[in-house]
Amino acid sequence: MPRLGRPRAQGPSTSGLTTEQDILVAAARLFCETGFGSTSTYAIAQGAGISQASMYHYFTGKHAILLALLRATVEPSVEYATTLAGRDEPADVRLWALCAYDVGLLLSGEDNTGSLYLLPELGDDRFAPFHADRQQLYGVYRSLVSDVLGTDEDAAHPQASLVFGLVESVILRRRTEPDLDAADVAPLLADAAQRLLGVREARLRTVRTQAAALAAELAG
Amino acid sequence: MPRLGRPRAQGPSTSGLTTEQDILVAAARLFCETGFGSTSTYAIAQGAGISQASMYHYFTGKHAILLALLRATVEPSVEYATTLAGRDEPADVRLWALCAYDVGLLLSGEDNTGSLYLLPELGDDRFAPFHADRQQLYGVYRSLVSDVLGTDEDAAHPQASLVFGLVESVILRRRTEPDLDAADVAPLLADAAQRLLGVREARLRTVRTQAAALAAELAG
DNA sequence: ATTATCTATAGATCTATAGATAATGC
DNA sequence: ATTATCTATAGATCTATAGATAATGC
Repeated sequence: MPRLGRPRAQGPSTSGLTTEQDILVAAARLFCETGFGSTSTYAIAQGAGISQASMYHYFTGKHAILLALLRATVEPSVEYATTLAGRDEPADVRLWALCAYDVGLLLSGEDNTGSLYLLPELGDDRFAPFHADRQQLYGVYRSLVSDVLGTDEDAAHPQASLVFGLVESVILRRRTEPDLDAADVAPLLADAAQRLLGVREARLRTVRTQAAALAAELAG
Repeated sequence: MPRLGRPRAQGPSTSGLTTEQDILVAAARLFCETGFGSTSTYAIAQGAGISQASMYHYFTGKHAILLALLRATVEPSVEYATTLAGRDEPADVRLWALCAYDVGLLLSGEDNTGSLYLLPELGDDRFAPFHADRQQLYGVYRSLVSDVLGTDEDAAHPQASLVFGLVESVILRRRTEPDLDAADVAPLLADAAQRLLGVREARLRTVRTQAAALAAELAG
């Protein structure tokens, strides 16, 4: 909350956030609910409590905002996945933890920010850095799945894609069920991913317990 | 191909389609690749080979086009699902066939028309008829899943959502892998859906064979 | 006469820039 | 002096309508 500069015409921010954050928050909501092309810079500025022109003090345009949002959304997942990739728990346990963590993230927050991944405008080259981040995340999924299946990474791709897709399917589901509880859905989905890969019920019980312990350790 | 009316300035349609279809085809491509809000009526008309104003002879605006596309995309699924709902093969067999059919549809056609489901603009009330169609399709999934699990329909919802989401996850996957082969992916995904629900490998082998026969009967 | 198209355009946005202004900091 | 904001606006674009036109049909 900088005290410098001309005060806002609408009165000061009530959010306690910086102006840059106000812009990101407003844009996230609008991009998720209305779409990228259907959201004007004017609407974003209004949501942030500033004039349309003031937005350009912080961002060069709408893409710059969306790119920042995308990277911020995927970054915690990549970080968590990278940590898991370096652990020595069994692969099924780590995969369970990763699925549950990602579902938790996708179901957290006021807005369904994961739905930014679904925007068709992401085909634009300017979003390449985000796709690289997401590809890195997928790489960890594939690596864990290949360990679970006992195949090499290339052979694991078809199943790994299914698991990755299953996790991300909560984005679309959240649109029709806005009040989904991550605490319910995350373990159910992580279980489903294991079953999909052929993990047996007896083993799954162990995986679940160990994964919970692992998650607690990484969170604490 | 009506012969009436003033000829097109750009020369006659080379597609062999009606003008209404030319518009739908052009719009489908643009909405999928560029987004709804990011696509102008001018761009659609240009893609269809007519002037911007001529579009209004067929549609009242962009939403009318999108709504038509959405309903046309979901309609074959609803029809197939409704047929399956009335058959007396075992539920797991019918579910396998439905999953494989829907994956096949989602991976068919020049454009990834399933990705129209992902547009944030679909929150607009004007698309309610599409959501009703899609809800009907989901109802069949849930009914089949509840039969497979031996639970009532409400209790089946969490797992049914996972299966439905798994099927639709091919939409997003197709964005990064444009050349996915439905003949490969559909059976793999239908298998995965069964495993996810706890169907055993021995049973799955039977299901797969019977579902293939059922699909052949419905196609022929 | 009917139809499908066209050209032209009014009015509504929307983006991005220029330049002014109202604070604090030194 | 520096900074964050503002107001104003040029120019681009976009939507939707009005009215003309070039075919066929009767």
